[in-house]
Amino acid sequence: MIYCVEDDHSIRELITYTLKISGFDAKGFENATVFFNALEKSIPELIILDIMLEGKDGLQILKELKEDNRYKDIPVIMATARTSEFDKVIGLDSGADDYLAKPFGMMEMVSRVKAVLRRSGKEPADQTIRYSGIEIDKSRYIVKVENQQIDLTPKEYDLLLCLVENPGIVFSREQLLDKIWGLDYLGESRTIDVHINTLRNKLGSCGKSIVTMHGVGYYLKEENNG
Amino acid sequence: MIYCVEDDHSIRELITYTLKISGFDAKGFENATVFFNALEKSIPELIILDIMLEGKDGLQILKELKEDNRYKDIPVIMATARTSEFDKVIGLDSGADDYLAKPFGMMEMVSRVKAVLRRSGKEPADQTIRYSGIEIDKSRYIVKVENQQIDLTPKEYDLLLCLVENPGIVFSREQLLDKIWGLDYLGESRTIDVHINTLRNKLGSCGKSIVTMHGVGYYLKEENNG
DNA sequence: CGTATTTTTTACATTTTCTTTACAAATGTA
DNA sequence: TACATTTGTAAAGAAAATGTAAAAAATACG
Repeated sequence: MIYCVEDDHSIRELITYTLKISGFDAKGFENATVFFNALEKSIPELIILDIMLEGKDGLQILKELKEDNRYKDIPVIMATARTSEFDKVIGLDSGADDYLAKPFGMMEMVSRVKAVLRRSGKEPADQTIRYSGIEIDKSRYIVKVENQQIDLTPKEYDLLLCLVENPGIVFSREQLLDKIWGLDYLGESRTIDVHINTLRNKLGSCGKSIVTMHGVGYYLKEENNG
Repeated sequence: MIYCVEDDHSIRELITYTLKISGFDAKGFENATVFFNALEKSIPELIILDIMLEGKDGLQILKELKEDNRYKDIPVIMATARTSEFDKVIGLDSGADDYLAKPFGMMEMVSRVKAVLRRSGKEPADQTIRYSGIEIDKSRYIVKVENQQIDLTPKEYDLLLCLVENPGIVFSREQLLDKIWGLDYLGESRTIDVHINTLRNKLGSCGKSIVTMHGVGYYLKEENNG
């Protein structure tokens, strides 16, 4: 979803229409108030901000976005007329990810949107999950236990990831088979036990974080302070 | 789990006690050092930070939290006396999610906590059933009696769940066998009595909520205030 | 194609849970 | 009260679930 803040009705419609044509979800907002209301409810992937707005202007909105932890990571493209104002805006690094100088063509806009999304998607916020001594870097498939890297086989990795991503939640053997082996798998559920066993061994001191719920399945202990 | 950093012992106890009563897990910390140690081990869902602390103060802690990728997404509620300091803190957007002005009521605190959790989308789909002192978290298979966790075996768990999900409804031994053991089970119905007995013992003070209807079966007493 | 690695199965030891049993205690009834 | 019936309870044996090592099968890789 892309949000577009632009007070001119026809430009706003043109932008959202073009974005939708290009395969994006898009929503337009006339002013800062309705925009922030929408933001409360749902976070977009990108924001296109006109600088000249009645009431709160685009730069002010940008500032507030960057000061809010919930919003500061949303990419923003600023749009304004190609005037001295535009040069000034580009000069001060306001935290926007790209700029569009009016009048801009729709093709240019779409390619800038794609570029920004590509860029911001390429360097994703740390894909690392940590849980009581266990650390999983999802983008590198690296698992560390108390800062010591350990080698896991794919199945072991998937199993551990499932448990670490849902600490405290108990998974039955059938659930784990469905989730990791796939719904069509027809093997013994005792396979899980074997993998759990090797995982516990490889996790060393954190091995006891994987807890058996007798008669039900396995889960990751919520805390292991003693 | 909610962490609370507050150097005043009685306030800390009051806050954690109230949170526990309200169905949250809570832990209190006297100072930044012990707090950060705990944080290393396990990430809470929310942090309540007093601003005035001996040693490292709350604002400093908040700053460090927001600078650390592991912690920056944990919602924080700041608490302090309603003084000029408080106004100043609110004035500068320090990245906290909400504020509590001392002296604050416990009801206000709980509702702010709930609001922040709701906003940050961290409120878990609650699979928890509560009934007069008994609390069953179905996704975690955790049973608590007056906020104290107890260990149940699968049959005991199933039995208790059946009673708690249908308070006041009387189940005959045959009904319970059919429901929990399965229609094909051919054992003695006295088995039920034995499990009911161990359940009553494990439930402690709530044990008497399981009532025998002589000649019929068992049921869970509708609200036992007293 | 052969080798190394991973996954699955198997078998047995161990642990935990469940059921039965026997007797004590409580309840209902005439 | 006396009697029959039902329920409470502890303990022992039976059954089921899990832990674990090792062999067999499947898969990946050069």
